[in-house]
Amino acid sequence: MKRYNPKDIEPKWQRTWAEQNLYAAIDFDSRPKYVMLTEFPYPSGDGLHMGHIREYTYGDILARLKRMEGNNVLYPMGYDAFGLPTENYAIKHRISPQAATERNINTFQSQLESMGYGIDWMRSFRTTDPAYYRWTQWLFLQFFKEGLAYQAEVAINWCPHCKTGLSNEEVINGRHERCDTLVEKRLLKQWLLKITQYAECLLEGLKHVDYPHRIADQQVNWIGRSEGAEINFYDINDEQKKQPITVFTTRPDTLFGATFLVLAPEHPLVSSVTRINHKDTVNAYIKQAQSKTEIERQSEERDKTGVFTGSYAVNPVTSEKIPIWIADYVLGGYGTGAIMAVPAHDERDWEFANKHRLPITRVIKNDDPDDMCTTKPGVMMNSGNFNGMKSAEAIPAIISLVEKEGFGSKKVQYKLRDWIFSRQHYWGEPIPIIHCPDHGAVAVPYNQLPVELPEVAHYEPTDTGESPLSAISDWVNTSCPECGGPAKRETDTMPNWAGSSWYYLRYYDPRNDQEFADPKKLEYWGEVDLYLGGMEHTTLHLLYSRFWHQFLYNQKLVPSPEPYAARRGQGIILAADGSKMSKSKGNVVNPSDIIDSGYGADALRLAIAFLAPYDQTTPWSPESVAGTHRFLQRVWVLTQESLDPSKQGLGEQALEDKIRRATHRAIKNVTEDINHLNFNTAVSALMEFVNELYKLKEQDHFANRLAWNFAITKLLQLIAPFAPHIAEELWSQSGNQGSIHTSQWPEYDNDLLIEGVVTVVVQVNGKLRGTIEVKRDMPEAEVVAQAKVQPRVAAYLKDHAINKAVYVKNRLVNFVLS
RNA sequence: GCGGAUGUGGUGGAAUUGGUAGACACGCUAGCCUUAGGAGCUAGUGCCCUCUGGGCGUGAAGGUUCAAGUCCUUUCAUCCGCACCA
Repeated sequence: MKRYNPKDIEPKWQRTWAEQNLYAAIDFDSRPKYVMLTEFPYPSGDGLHMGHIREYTYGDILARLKRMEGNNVLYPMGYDAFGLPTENYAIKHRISPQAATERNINTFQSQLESMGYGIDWMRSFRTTDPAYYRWTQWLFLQFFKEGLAYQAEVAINWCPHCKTGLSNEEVINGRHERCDTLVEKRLLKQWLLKITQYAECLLEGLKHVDYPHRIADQQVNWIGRSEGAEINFYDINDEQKKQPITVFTTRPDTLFGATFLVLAPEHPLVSSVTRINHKDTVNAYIKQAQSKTEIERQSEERDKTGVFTGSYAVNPVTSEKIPIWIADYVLGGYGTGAIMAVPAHDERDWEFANKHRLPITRVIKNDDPDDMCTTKPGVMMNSGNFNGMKSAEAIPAIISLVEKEGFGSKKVQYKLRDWIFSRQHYWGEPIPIIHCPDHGAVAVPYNQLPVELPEVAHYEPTDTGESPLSAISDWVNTSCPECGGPAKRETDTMPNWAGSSWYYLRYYDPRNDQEFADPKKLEYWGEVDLYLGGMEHTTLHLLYSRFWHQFLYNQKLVPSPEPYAARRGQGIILAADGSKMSKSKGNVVNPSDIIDSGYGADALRLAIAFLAPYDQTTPWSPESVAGTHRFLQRVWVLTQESLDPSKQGLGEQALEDKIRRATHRAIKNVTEDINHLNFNTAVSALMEFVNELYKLKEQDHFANRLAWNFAITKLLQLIAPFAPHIAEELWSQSGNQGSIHTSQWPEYDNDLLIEGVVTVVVQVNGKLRGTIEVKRDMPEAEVVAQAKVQPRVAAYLKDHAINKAVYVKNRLVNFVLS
């Protein structure tokens, strides 16, 4: 009998599966399709980490189950290879980003293969391949054609370390999420995608997909929809009402309490509103505000600084003269960059008014004391005709007044900003635009796509905010597609979120050089059935790709409005001590080391599955692989013993029933658990099954041949999604034809699960005093009678009358004593 | 501040959804066995006690119930996301 040694079997089966192309997804196959998508990796220089392994192992388990259940499964993999980390890696190692990418992908590929994932490698691609980014560029031009890609001079988040602009989503606490450098503001001409136009769509779409609350709520939060009104105020000297100062408010009901206006320092009207004798203080304030980084603004504990402009506006409903102030607690980028301040009903305005001794008018009466700021609803006061009205009713009432009088309108406002789509870097998709002095920004004609990234000697980013591409004059200088005159190429590249915004669609038709994908194939594969990924991409990749997809749907380029029917996010694996794994701490666990150490990929896969609920952040325990390896050995030994030809014959019927029942129970538990993504309890169900089989073996010695064949066959099939190599090996050793992974998933018979005898718990006053074994469905009176004579129970009943006996069928008797 | 979670043995985690708390593992203890290994097997392992029995026990405090890890109220702690968003 051969010993279980993963090194003998894992590489062998990996080769065999590849030769057979076992995991190929077949276009237009008549079986039901199932698209199991996991986020494709960014091929960094460090190789796969445990987070990847967790994600892809879960994906593989599900894909294998769905395949065995008779689906045409697409479980694909690619590489998201453009972006800063590779560029930085290349600079550090003095190689080209192309070479760095090649090197890193090779590492990733061999690591993924060593895990035995059932991936359709024929469909793999990388985003940096011109044959792929040709279509990323083509899709960008669709946005451009529709006016959803535009250029604007914007104050952007600039990372001085990476020397590039960043999107809002990439800035975390004022720092670049990748390198942790403090982000500065810079004014640069940038490409933007008008994601704000899809704010409502993106919210609406969430109602029709199966996302965890946590993720959906986060997106809703990020989009930040609020309803209110825009109201125009006018400078007291602007009698012609030429120059409105528009504010946004969610509380039109407090309009009568607006006692001053505040403009953000960036507000375009600041200089025109500021009086001569206030210019110096205002300018000084603005300068100071501009020099602050986000972090500094936050670290000042929200101290409400501000300066008076010397001007006054008129409150349109009270006709009162109210001062106009400038303060950085008003954000330039949200709403109109100006607010009406209602200190009695907004805590920030309250704080500001108190600090700068500005008037406060209470307009809503409620439980809160009159001399305090209150944001709660109540009854209107100091509000003219609206007095006595409920504040909730006053909101629409005042909006209609404002609309009637023509100084404002109802308005829905979003926190979401347009997506800054330019990066001043080499290693990205060139933006396929040509700038002509006469025709402005012109799309590169489709037949000239892809605009290939030229090979260059220097790809280090520049300090000027210009892409390194701008130095390559024979690439930059070209002719205008409109007029043929001299023109220049756009030198900014796309962010690394570009290629990942549509990659799943390319798996449906990866080699197409006529279209980004054949519409018939898009129709066949449809929505991704399940998308597994990290929680950290909720407001980046996940939101961006939904935006792209919704746009493509509106362009009739894809058949469904949402890309992913269901989304789940796996938890993070921490180091054994509960801290985050990081290179600097030196506590990173390398999955390849675990495989190479002799435990093998199967044990590692099982350990990952067994670790914790899939969505839970949890520490890695190195010993767990030893445990799952031990389990696989037990499976190996049990199967080998059962194959021994000397063991044959017929055994006791009672034992045969037990073997069969245990098998059906295992099938039920494992099937249900995987379908609910309860991988950890699925593994424990497998372990219980094996433990049970070992006990039965002691009694039966494989005498019930048919039952044992049945049990072992099903056991191997149930293990197959988790530990595909050992399952395939033992399947083959058992004389089965074909791969276990294309065999039909076992089914269970519910009737066979039911045992004739049940254990009934007996309680006295709610406390457990004993158990009795009774026939299933025995009449209540008989069970209670039997429970009363249970020796320990009887002792309690002796001196007391029974008030009540609670009976739960086949489960429990509780005697309540007086 | 807003939004989302999570608190169960020494550890990772189970618990049929209100019905035997701690499944399954890791670790540990004792014993057995062996071509001494990263083995294997058997037994034990929530805490406490006057130990063939009994008491206590799911972050804390109340409550509902014959019965609560599970439901309700209050509270504490930790983690994640957003954050002067008018």
